[in-house]
Amino acid sequence: MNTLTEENYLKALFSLSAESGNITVARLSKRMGVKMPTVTSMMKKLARKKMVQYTKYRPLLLTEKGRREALLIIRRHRLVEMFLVKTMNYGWDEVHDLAEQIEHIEAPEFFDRIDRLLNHPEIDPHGEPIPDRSGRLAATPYATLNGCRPGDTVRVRAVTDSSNGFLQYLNKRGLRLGARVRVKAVEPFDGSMLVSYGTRRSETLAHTVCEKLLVERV
Amino acid sequence: MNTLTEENYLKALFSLSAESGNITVARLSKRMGVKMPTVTSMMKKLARKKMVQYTKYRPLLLTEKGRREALLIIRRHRLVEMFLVKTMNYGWDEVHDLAEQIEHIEAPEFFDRIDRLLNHPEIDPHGEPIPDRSGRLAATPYATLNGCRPGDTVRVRAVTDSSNGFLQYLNKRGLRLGARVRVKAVEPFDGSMLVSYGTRRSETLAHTVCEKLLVERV
DNA sequence: AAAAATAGTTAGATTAATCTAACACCTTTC
DNA sequence: GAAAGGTGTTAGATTAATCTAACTATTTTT
Repeated sequence: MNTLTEENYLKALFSLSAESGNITVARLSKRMGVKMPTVTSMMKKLARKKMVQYTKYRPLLLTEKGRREALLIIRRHRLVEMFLVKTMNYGWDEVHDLAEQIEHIEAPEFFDRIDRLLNHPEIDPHGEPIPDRSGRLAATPYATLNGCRPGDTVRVRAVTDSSNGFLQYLNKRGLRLGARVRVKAVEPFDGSMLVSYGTRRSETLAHTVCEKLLVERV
Repeated sequence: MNTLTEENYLKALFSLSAESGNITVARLSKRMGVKMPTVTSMMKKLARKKMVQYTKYRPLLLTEKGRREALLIIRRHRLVEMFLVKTMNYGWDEVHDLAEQIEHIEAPEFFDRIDRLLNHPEIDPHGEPIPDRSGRLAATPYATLNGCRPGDTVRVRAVTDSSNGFLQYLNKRGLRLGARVRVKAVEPFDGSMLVSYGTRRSETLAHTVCEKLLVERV
């Protein structure tokens, strides 16, 4: 139905819509690693397909249809990541790019089979919820770590960035899903946090790291 | 290195080279489902890449390099088929088309991991040998059933066609790898064979079926 | 060996996804 | 409130893979 490239634009549009601010041509072109004219012409194409609401010079908007498409791609991505980790013994920091390729396979039953094999998992290896077959996504009930204050104790429930680099950083610091983290101090200047968890008595986490950690208050 | 399309041409060239006769533009275009001019231009492209030896109006030839490339694609295809059957419980008649997509994933470690997980399998679910990592292919020591004569007893060791249709036909008739087949008669007119195997006392197999069954004399 | 049939090539067009160059529209700043 | 600077669009080119139409080479048939 959609080309691989269209699917990637839909995913990028969806992920930008989850971030703050308008979705602009400039932001999307940066995210996709293409020039702005490329984005303009793709938006016209996706508008023809009723996936995107496009008006010249206006912010980009996913339609309900486009949003559902995006969620179905994300479903496949997350199911595949879970499969790679659970069945093929990959580390959570190794699966993103591979899943990004496998998610575009044209064989719906393949993903249904993974779903069945894994017993209908609700989250992926990074703690993110897996949309259901009709594209419905459970709301994440967690807040980011950077909203916490000194003295708070939380448990890490998910990460919002599953790139190799970030996850390898967490691995190196022994931070896993489920870790119990205590906030010791917050540096007001740069928003970095001094925390303790597991055997680590005192680690500093940069603001950019804290905002990618979804936690549950304990 | 090669595009998906180029990979598919290489596979088709290899499989035609295993059949009888010259590889002609017409045969390749039919196999690929494209028109002849498309083949001509692709051959020029593959010739530039030293994968094919191309001379106007002459039969097409894979170079050593092209042959090795093709075998590496076939390796990935067969490893994936085995994985789908062994790990994901697919039937041998369901994996061909899916493997055809997965084989093009750009992640060499993925296929190495499948290889390791399956303990370095030597054959795929259809009995065909899996080329090694450097593109070496074990010779198949089996003959086709249609070379057998009345009175011969053989065991089915592989099939040379792994399309859904053919394998579903075999399933319906209860013919599996390893089946012990006795040739009762050969019809000289159309080359069909009257055989018995398992609980089937008398089945007729068309010539086109017999030539796709690789058997071992018992 | 000439004609007919088949096989193969060339030329030129098309679609998808991309680019650069040039121009147009907004928004912010002085 | 006009200019500057960034944002966005249009126009036109490029590459990959495909097509059709027209032409050429080879092979087969009579």
